[in-house]
Amino acid sequence: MSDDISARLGRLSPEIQAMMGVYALYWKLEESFDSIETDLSHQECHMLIKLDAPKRMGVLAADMLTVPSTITATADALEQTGYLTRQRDPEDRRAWLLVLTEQGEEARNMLVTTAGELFRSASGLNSDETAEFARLARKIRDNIVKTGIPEGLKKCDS
Amino acid sequence: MSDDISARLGRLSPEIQAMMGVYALYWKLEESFDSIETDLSHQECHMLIKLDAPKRMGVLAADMLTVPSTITATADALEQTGYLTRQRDPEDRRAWLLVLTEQGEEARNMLVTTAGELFRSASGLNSDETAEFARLARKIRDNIVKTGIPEGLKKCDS
DNA sequence: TTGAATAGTTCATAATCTGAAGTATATTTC
DNA sequence: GAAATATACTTCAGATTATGAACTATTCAA
Repeated sequence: MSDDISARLGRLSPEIQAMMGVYALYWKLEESFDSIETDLSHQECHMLIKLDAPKRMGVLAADMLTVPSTITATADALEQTGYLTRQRDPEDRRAWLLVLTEQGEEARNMLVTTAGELFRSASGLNSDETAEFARLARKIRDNIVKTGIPEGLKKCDS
Repeated sequence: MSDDISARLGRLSPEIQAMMGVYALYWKLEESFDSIETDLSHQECHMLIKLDAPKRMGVLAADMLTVPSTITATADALEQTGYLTRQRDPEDRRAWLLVLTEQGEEARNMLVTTAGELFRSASGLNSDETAEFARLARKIRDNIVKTGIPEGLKKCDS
């Protein structure tokens, strides 16, 4: 079937092969997201998944590699539909902590579960391969977040 | 520094860890692309990289997991700026083959090289890890393309 | 206390993506 | 072999999304 594709990819550098895999997976996952959640945008899903604990908006911006105004818009949407609330950070009253409501927690659990299934079916990896891929992915993410987050934001992530 | 993040990620399922790594890498790479190529959009870069050989537009659409109209727009832009030409596929005169010009080949080589460097610096992986990550990424991509491309399109990929 | 830095918001703009309807060619059916 | 159907790509108008510059509120430093 796709032997031609595979054969030609074999000639490319590992980095490009890795990138093409990452792009294909990203695109496929984004496409799949459409089919499960009608009332949440992609960005809203991403934010929900990131909110495993209350976080400051600036931290989320760094974490999601986007700008504050995008976080504001997404948080507005999630707040209006009852998935989260804004609470002033007691340690710095300029900052907001985004805190999931019960409804938000439920939605997040569903999303995390569904996303896991999507990954499994999109990737086609067995559990050993998934574990190995996850290990490397975690390492990559650590490297990116480490080099991407401005110093001042890191302290408030927990 | 980001120990909190790492620690909490450790509690998530491998699938979610993998996804978060993939998303972080995708976002970071997209961000990095901005800094290297001023006269090409991201979609145009992606298409150039995919065009290691002449391909039909429908094949590209399937390959890039997008719709034909997007491919048309991107191909228009690349054709106008002299990076590729459209040639009728002799096997099916409804279809166009997108063929890189010399200028297109040069741009593609530059992109592939630069993208490799971007991956290396974004991921922070050593060459063994990169090879292993690439192996799994290739496997994932094969799975996605295999399940995502409509039967009728596959034949013309080579 | 004042000035500078930081956290988040607003809003207008721009870039992007899409899907439905259209054109041209190929294939199937009777 | 003519008509009907399917396929490959295009057009285009509208929807969605992302962004950055200017703004408010709070904190920090001198």
